[in-house]
This record gives sequence, C-alpha cells and structure tokens, in this order.
Amino acid sequence: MISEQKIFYDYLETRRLKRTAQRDLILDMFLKIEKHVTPEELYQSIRKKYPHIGFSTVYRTLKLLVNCGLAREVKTAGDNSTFFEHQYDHPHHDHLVCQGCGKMAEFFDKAIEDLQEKIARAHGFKMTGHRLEITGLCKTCQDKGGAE
Amino acid sequence: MISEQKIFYDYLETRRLKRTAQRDLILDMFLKIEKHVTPEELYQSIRKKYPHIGFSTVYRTLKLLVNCGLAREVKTAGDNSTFFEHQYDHPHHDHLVCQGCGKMAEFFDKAIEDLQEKIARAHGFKMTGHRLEITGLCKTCQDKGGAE
DNA sequence: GTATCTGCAAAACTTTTGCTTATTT
DNA sequence: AAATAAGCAAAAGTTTTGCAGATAC
Repeated sequence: MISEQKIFYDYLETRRLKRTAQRDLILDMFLKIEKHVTPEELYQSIRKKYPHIGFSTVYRTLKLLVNCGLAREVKTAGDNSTFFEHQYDHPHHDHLVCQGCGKMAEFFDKAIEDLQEKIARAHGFKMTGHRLEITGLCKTCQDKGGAE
Repeated sequence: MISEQKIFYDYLETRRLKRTAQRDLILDMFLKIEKHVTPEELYQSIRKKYPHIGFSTVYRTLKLLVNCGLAREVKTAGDNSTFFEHQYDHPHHDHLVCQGCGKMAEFFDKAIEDLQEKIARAHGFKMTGHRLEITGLCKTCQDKGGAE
C-alpha cells in the first residue's frame, strides 16, 4: 500500500526539496478534508494549530501537492477562488446534475475513462485527471414539464 | 430560426434593460469569436473599433450573455482568467488542460458524447449539456518534469 | 422625466513574487 | 556550509463596485 505521505516525501526527496514541519502539517490537514477546499479555508484551519504559518506557504505547498499528483485544482464558474481536492480519493466518479432540482447522481463509466486517456495521448498529453459533469433533467423534473 | 441577437434583445426587453450601441457591439464581437475568449481579449478587440469603451461594460455585458444563455463561463486550472464561450455553438468541444503551463487544447469526441447520452438515459435523465475537462501534462511539461 | 447604462477609478479579492531570516540536509 | 523554505509584505492580476454624467425608454 502506497500512502499519500510516502508519495509526497518521495516527491520531495527526488527533487532535493526539503521536508519541513509546515509541509507535513499542510499535507495532513489537506488529507483530512473530505471535500474540496480553498487555499484560504485551509490556511484558516491550519492557523488554529499553527498560528504563525504564512498564507504563501500554504499556497505553495498546495501547488506541490498538485505537482506530485495528490491534489488537483478545480475552478468553477461563479466562484473566483480555486478549490483543491484529493486526486486519488474519489478517483472515478463523475456527476450527473439535474438542472431542475439540483439532484446529483454519481456514475462511473470505464469506456469514457478509456476514451479520455486515448484523447489525451493523441494530443501529446499525459492525463492526470478529469472532471465530467453532465447536466440534464431528472425524471421528476421532466414530468413537471420543464424547469427554470 | 431564432437568432442569437433576438434572444439577447428579448432578454433585455423582458427585464426592462436597455439596448445600447455598446451591448450590440459586444454581442456582435462575441459571436464572431470562433473559440473561447477572455474578457480582456474581447475588450482589446472592441477597443480597436470603439476606443472609448470601458472594460466594465464589456465585463458586465458578458455576464448578461451568460444570464440569457448565449455564453458560458469556463475556468481552467492553470489559468487565472475566466473564458467566455458560445453556449449554443454546437458541436460542443471539451477541454484538455496542462497542469504545468496552463496550455489548453480543445477536442470533440463523438463516442464520448454518445456515451454521455446513454449514461444520462440509464439514470432517467434527459441530458441537456455537459462539461468535460481532462487535466494532464503536455509534452513540454512532461519533459521538464513538472517542477515549479 | 425617470430609470438604466457607461466609463472611469478605486476597491476587493486571489495569486504570485522578492527578500530576509530560519531551517534542513 | 550550502541550499532551500518560511513568513511577511508588497506586487500583480482579475473581478466587482460606486458614482457622475450620458443615454434609452
């Protein structure tokens, strides 16, 4: 079993980057977060335990987590802040969202995953993640005859 | 046939908003753009024809276009600026984003589109749209090793 | 005439950077 | 001892807002 900590420490070692108390703490706090988090939110949580930490340290460490594959950045329309979320925690579920009532279903489809890999490769990319959201109308909202 | 102009003008009328030369021009320029555009880029193009236009006017009008369904906002990891793109410009394209340098490629894959329809149907949804973003590392960033 | 819009500038907010001191290796 | 990181503050970049004068209705 490969732990996230090990991935991070190996990453640091490979690049001759240093393991510090702050980086350890930031990784731990990040891993404890169940869902996505903004840099500001993470900064605020960490300050409670470690009041002298700097925002830039948190920010720079989040970028490290992205670079070593533990986190990914997510930006959403309607929110100007970047979210960081676990890359490996919920590796394979995508969302189906009802425009009428907001109901959300999760799904996983191997064929789509494979096609994504293929497309990335065709463009010279090494795929590290993806985000797929299908919007539609659920049964109930279709029956109600169209939503706003 | 419903023109984008008509959609916009109807939207304005319904809400007792005013039709102005600037709004007309911004819509026209936006419709001429083939791909996504940042507010800044659109502002710069418009200034060439209409030097006194204000950035806020462009920005506010883009939001109007989103609200009336003609445009949508797209934000990508690796780029801090919001892109605006046509909402009704089928076939939709999806994005491939490099986590290292923010470089963005567009693609369209019929097989993926079809699978999405199928999945939505399997969950009792009627699909109305989707958003797919594949993140990865482009050739250049793979070679550089992804370091900051 | 009234309500809305424009353009400007400033504010608000997010992300990045420069630099000095501190820490890790 | 040398190299890197932390923390701070300031800069840079993006989005939003307040307002006086202009324009559409």
